[in-house]
Amino acid sequence: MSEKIRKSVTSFDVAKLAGVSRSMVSRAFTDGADISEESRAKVKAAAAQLGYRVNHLARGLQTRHSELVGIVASALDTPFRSRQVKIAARECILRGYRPILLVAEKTEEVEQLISMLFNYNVAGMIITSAAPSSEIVREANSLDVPIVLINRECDIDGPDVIEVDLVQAGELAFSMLTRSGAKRLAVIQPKYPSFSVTGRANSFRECCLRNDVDVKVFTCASQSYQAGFDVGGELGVSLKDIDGVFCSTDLIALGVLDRLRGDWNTKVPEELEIVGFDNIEQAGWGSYNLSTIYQNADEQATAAVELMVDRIKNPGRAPLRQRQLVTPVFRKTTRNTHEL
Amino acid sequence: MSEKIRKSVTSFDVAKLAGVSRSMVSRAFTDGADISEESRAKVKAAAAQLGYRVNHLARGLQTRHSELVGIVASALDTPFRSRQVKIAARECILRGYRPILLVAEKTEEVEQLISMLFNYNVAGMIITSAAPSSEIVREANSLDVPIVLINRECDIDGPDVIEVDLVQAGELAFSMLTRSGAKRLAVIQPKYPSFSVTGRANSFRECCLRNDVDVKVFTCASQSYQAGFDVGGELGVSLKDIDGVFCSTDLIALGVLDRLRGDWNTKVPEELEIVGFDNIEQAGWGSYNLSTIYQNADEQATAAVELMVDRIKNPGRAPLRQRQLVTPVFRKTTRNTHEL
DNA sequence: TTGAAAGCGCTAACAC
DNA sequence: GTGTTAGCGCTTTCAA
Repeated sequence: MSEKIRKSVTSFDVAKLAGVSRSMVSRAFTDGADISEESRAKVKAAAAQLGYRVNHLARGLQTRHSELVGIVASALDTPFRSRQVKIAARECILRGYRPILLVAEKTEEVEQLISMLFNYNVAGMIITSAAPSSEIVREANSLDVPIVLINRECDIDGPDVIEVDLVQAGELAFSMLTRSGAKRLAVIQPKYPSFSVTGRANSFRECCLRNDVDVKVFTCASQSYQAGFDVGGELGVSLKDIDGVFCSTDLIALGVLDRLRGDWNTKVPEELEIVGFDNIEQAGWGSYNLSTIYQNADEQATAAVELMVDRIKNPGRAPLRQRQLVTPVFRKTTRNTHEL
Repeated sequence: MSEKIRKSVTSFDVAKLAGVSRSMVSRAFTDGADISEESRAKVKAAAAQLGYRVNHLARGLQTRHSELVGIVASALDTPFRSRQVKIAARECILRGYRPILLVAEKTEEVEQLISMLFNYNVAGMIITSAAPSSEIVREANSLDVPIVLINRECDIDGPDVIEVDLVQAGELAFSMLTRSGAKRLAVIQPKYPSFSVTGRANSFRECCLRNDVDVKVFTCASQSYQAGFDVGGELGVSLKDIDGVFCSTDLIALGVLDRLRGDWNTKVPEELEIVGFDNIEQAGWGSYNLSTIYQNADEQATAAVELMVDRIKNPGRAPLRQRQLVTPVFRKTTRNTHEL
C-alpha cells in the first residue's frame, strides 16, 4: 500500500471511461447544467466505478466561491459556548458551508488565527471570542469577507453584530432581585473586562444607581465556577450587608452558591437572593435551581449564521446590529412573591 | 462598495509591482526556498502594500498537500465532548492543520458528513461520534486519508484507534465500590448502545460476575443528566437492595444523585455509594463531590491528533490501537477506608 | 447537447 | 538566484 503511488482520480479519468469530455463530467455534477439525463447517468456510472469525487477546492478556485467559513471561539469547553458553537456549526453545514473551527483564548492568538483564515479564502466568519482589531476588520472589509460578531464590540464599522440588549439585561437583573424585597445589592464581575459580561454588570450597576440603591462590587478572577467559588468567600464575610447578588455568569453563581452553602451555611434565598446569567443547563440541576437570565444561545448562533450567509450573497448591504432580549427564569434562588 | 468589482490580488500583481517573476513571490513566501534576502524583502514589501495573501487552497492544489482535516463529533454541548474537541482543534492548529468541524447526532448524518469531507481533500480525520461504516473506511483507505477513532470500534481495518481500556475501567469501578464494603451492586447504562459507554458498563458486570457478586441493571434513556435524574426514581424504589451503583457517565451520576437526595432523602455515601465515569468538571463541584473514574480527554485528543499527523506523514504504517488507562478519583460519594 | 480551449492562483522543474 | 514553462483539477465561455 505504501509503494503504490495513488493518483487521485480526476474528471479526466471519468471522462475517458465514459467516453465524453471533461466538461461533461463537470456538468454531470452541477445541478441545473445543460446535460441530457442519458449522459449524466453515463458519467455518474463511470464516476462511481472509479470512485471519483469532485474536488471542491479546485472547483472553488475556478468558480471563485468558497464554501469554507471560519468560526472562532474561546472557552469552547464551557457550557454556554459549546452550545453556541454546536448550533453555529450545524447551521453552517445545513446551509452548505463548512466551518473551520478556531479555538483561541488569548487576544493575540485570535488576531493571528483570523488573519490565517484569509489564506483559506473563507466566505465569511463568525467570531465569539475576543473582537478583532480594526486592522483585521479593515482587511476583511477590503476582501469582502463578512464578519459577524456575537456579543462583541468593535471599534470600526463593517461587521454585523448580534448582541444581547445590555440595558434590558441589567434592568431585568435588578428587578428580579428587588421585586421580592432585596435592598442591599451586590454584583460579581470578572476582573478582566469582556464586552458582554462586564457590560451586563455595569448596566446592572447603573440601574441600581438610577433607582438610588447602593450596590457593592466584587471582582473575581474569571468567568468560571472556580472564580465564583473563590469570591464566594469574600461575599460570605459581608453577608450581613447584602441580601441580593447578581452574578454576571451562571458559572460564577454556581460557585458562589456552593461556597456559601458549604462554608457559611447561608440560606438561599431566605438570607440572600442570587441571580445568574446565561441559563446554562447546570443552572436547572436539582442541587442548584438557580434563578437566572436566559440568553438564547441557539437563537444567537442561528441568527449569526443567517446574517453571515445573507451578507455573502449580498455583499453590498450595510452592516446590521441585531439586539436580542433576555428573559427571566425564576427558580429557587430568588424569593417567591404572590404574583408568581 | 458593492459596485466595485474587487479582483483579488494575486502573485502576479505582486510580481509586477516588485519587478520580479511570479516564482519569486512564491519563493518569498516559502520557508527555506532559494531566494536572496534582498529579493524576499522586496517582494514582501510589495505584497504588504497590495494586501496580498497566499491562497492556500490554490497552493494545496499544486503541492497536492492539504492542510484541512476533519473533526466529526456528536454531543458537542456536553462537558466531556466539548473539552475533547477543544483540545483536538487546538492541537490540529498547533501542527499547521485546519480543522473542519462537523457536528452530527444521527448515524446517517455522520456517514454523509464524513463522505462530504472527501470532497475537501482533507488530509485526515478524527471521529468521536458514531463509527463510520466499512464502506466509508474502505474509501478512506483507498484515498489514503487517515482516520482516527476515539472510543469507537469499527468492523474493518484501517483507522487508528484511541480507546479506554474497558476491562480495566470495569474492574476499577468494581473495586472502587467494593473496597469499602458495598455488596449489593447496580449499574446504570443508556438504552442505546455505545461502544464506550455500554462497554464500560458491560465490563463492570463481567467483573461482578467473576467475583460472584450480583448486579442489578438499570437502563436510562440517554447519557444525560436528565436521563440520570429520571432513572434515579427507579433506583429509589430499590434502595433497600442496593448499596453501590456504577453510573456509566458522570452526567447520569449527577442526575441520580440529585433525584435521590431530592425525592428519597438518600444519604450518600452512607446508604449508597455512587461512582461515575469521565470526571467532568461538574463532578468536582461542591454540591456533588462525585467519586468517579477519570478518562483523560486532553490526552485522548492530543494522542488522536498525533496519530493522525504521523499517519499523514507516513501513510504506509500499519494501523495502531492505543489503549489508555483510567484512574480513580475518590471524592465524597464513596466511603472512606483507612488506607485512604 | 456537446467538445475545445482558456484560465482560476499557485508551485515545481528546468534552464540560465 | 532568477525567469520560463507546464500543470494541479476544475468550470466556463464559445463554437459546433
